[in-house]
Amino acid sequence: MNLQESGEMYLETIFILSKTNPHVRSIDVVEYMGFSKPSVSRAIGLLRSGGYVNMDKDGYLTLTEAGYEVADKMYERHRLISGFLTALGVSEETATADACKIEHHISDESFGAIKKFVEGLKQD
Amino acid sequence: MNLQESGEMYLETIFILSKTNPHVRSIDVVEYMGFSKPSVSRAIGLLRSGGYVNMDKDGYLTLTEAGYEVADKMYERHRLISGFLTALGVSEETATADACKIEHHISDESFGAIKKFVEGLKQD
DNA sequence: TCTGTGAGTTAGCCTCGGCTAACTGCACAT
DNA sequence: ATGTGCAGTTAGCCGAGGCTAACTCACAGA
Repeated sequence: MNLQESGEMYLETIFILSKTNPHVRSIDVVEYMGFSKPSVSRAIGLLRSGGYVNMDKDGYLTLTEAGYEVADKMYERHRLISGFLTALGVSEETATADACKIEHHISDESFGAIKKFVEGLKQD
Repeated sequence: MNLQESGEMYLETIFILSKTNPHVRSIDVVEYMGFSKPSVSRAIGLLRSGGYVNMDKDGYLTLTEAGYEVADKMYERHRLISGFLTALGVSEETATADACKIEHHISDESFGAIKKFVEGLKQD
């Protein structure tokens, strides 16, 4: 299974919801992402068969190691990019929306460079 | 017609090719973008009916005012973003590839902020 | 016990944007 | 006049990822 942008978004969403919810179900993903139940059901199904997500008999979702790795990476990118943009004066809302898109399209190399740069800024 | 990411790429390509070629034809776009002739033909057809591109009887493509506006905007974003990334130490190749993606996903607000920032750097 | 609600799935539709195969139409050379 | 090649188009396929309608199934309350 080749993970696309949408797959990454679903994993990141489960990751984010796990931070506040004791359990994450598909319906929580539906509410968070604003997609229909069938869309989420299919996406989760693909992620399950790809080995990124597990679902227990109660419908509770957990990330596998592979899923966690992707989600964590996306989340780190998200925070850093949106932080970078807000540091430049971009509004919180726009920064978040843009980070959401950019995080899936930027290479490791560029992300690393931005990260280094932001961390450099912090030290001043 | 609602311009998607792919439409923006086609317009930008015509724009870039116009800089060096006396005339731009669909076949030039095919070679530059690496897509098949029918894919380009259809995309150009959509851009024509959307009022972004004109094609004369010889198959020569020109951007309309609306098309030029989009292409110019994308190209400016492309140069600035790739310039920003290379300034941070990213390789030319990666910076170009990433800018190609990011230019379609970033908001005017964020782009403006990065532009301001880069122009500030230049003055030092 | 029966009924309503909530969660998940199945079936099937749509758009976008790639693709190949095959056709058209012109221009130039033999 | 005829053949060759190039540019563009038409027809139709495919995967990704949205959607609605309608089903299943479990559980809680009347």
